[in-house]
Amino acid sequence: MKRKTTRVTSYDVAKLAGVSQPTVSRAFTPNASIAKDKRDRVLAAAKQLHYLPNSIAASLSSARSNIVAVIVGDMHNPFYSESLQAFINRLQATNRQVLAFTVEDGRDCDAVLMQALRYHVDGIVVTSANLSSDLISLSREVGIPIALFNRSTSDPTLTSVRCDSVQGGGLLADAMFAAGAQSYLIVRGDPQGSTSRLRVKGFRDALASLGIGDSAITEIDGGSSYAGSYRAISKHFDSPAPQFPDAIFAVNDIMAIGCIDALRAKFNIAIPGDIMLAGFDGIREGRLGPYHLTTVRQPIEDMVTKTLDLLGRDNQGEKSATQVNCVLPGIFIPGRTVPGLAEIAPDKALEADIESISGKN
Amino acid sequence: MKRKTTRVTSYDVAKLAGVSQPTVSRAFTPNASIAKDKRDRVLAAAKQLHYLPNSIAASLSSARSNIVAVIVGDMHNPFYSESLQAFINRLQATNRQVLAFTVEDGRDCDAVLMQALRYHVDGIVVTSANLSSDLISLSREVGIPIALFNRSTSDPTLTSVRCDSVQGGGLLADAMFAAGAQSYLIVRGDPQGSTSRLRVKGFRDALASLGIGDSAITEIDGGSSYAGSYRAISKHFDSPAPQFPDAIFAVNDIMAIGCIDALRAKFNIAIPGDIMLAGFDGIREGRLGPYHLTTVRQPIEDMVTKTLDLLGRDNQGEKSATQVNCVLPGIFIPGRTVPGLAEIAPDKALEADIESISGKN
DNA sequence: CGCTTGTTTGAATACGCATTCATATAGTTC
DNA sequence: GAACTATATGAATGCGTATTCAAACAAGCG
Repeated sequence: MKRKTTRVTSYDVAKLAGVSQPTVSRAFTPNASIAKDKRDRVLAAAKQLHYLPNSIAASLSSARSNIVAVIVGDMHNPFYSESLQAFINRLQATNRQVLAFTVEDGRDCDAVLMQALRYHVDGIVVTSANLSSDLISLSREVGIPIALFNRSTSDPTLTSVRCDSVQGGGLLADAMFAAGAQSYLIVRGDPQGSTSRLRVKGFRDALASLGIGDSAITEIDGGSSYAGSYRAISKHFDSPAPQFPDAIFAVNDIMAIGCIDALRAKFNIAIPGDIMLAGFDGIREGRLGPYHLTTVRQPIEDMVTKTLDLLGRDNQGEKSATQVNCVLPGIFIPGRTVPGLAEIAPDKALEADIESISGKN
Repeated sequence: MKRKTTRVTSYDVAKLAGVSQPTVSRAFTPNASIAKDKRDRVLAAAKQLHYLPNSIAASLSSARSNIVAVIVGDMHNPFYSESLQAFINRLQATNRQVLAFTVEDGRDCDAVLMQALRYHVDGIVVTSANLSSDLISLSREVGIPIALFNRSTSDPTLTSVRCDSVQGGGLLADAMFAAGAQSYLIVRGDPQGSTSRLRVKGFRDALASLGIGDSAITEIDGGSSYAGSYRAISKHFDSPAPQFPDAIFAVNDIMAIGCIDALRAKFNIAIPGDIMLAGFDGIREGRLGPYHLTTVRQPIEDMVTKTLDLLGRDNQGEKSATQVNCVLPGIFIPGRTVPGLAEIAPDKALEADIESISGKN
């Protein structure tokens, strides 16, 4: 006696309900051709036997798993855990499951991607990770669509969805210029990634068209993390004759927070009194009282919707050449790190901030 | 011609390698009985054909899916996204996958649990969610083990792993008493949950044995969220003659952060100058410069290890009555929200904090 | 009433691998 | 060299469902 728990199968239900196995299958399939009374009879029998359709078997048989793989890179950045959460919520609502993977920074995600392919998932979402062209062609070969999330792609045939970094960077440059900034310090992120590069480009382009010359702009490397930008800021202001800018642009919020903590703790610099500052992403942490960042929010919900849309479309068998590079505009979020932006109805704004940090009551 | 991508199966590989299909299967199974030269031949053929073993089929055939379902409740609390990340990392390292689910606060997770059962996952981890006894017995019936993470259980036959809330609460009471606090305000969490209740109990018990009477302790309801505790603090100090405590204990870090933001923004109260404060959990956000909470860290890594251990053990067929309620001690983390605790080697401590917030380069 | 159209149903089969089981081969021992 | 034991291999089968396909049946129509 190996296992006392012999699984209840559709055959058992069929026997009890006095129908055939395919009829049981149809009873659980919406829009299937089955008489109402039979369906009721089957469902009753299923309930009586505690029958649970085996999704694994269904996947094998139907070649659709209803599983989407989501590969997340830097889980230390709340932007990615917020994104993962959004994917889970959205897919759950449509009766699909999420197979979640993480990839250590820097390491490419080939091994993990391979795992996903083996499960014959319906699609793969890759956020913040590098994938080799070998894997891309392999995924094409086996017919599993891939979509990049918040990643522009070196391979333009790959479907991708991202926020408009150039436009977003421009919004922040405009805001800080309008607040009177004449000299700028840019804290860059991952030099490999397109995201940081494009945000900086948008920022600088906007400044250029406002008449700010390159000599008024300094760039330092912030490593795209809290710790990296904390150290970068420390090093910059510890140097013998540091450039002392009017404004700092950190290419993402978690870095902006690192900058603020360093400026306050080590140099006693007030934000925005001494230096104004802006981030990018719109993570919840950025709304916390001591920070309250001026930033550009990525429209995560819309990006998730669009991503799943494109993945699904690819599945429909419409020419697999339907790859699309979708770019959504960022949303300017005024905060107290740039003077003059958060003066309107502070109470109202505060309430909204509190709610955005945590919806729970 | 439906799909031009006919899948490559183990039979194709077998034919090319000049062996039988079971031999291909064995070539991909560690410790299988197969000659080295055959295995090499098979692997070569597999590579040539871009063969990917179909994990779905393997699951069906072997009745082991190598998938563990992780159900996460309140993803707004970073503790849970950190936990999810830990589970993903740990399982990935052992070649298992994570099927991730979320459950809206308050709603029970029966529907989601059902989904997991259908996939015949190897086990289910439930963090922060309520499950009905019906589902518990159903899971027993189909032989899929469930483990509760950071949840003590009303049903003592359920496997559970959690941090010692009573001990942890006691540590914090000791620390604040030692720092001179004579009157206390406790900001409670979810009244349904055992976690909040036990932390408060540990805190109060310790105070009692230190000679602090009930009259020196006030409790208010913080709703277990940032917004909830922000509002609770606001309401408390806005009342006509508020108790003005020496110390505040918020039952988790995200609530402690909410308290701090409210105290500073609305009442201009300094931490720890006017009031000292402590949280619980040890989330990364709590280490940020403006907060730097004194707290008790839950040993997430150890808890994850233990949880998976128990899930696996249950799988081994050892008496299914092997349920265990594992309680691990919390780790006291001194921070600047209690006076006198963070004075030693501030630079060293700061560096450690920075790294703990983000491990990236 | 004979015919067509449309809806239900069940028998048979495919999905792709892991696992038994029996057989064949190599390796040991006396 | 006979009698074993250990290891390798392939034929056959099972996992539990979805999906053909053809048969049965009801309904609509001239």
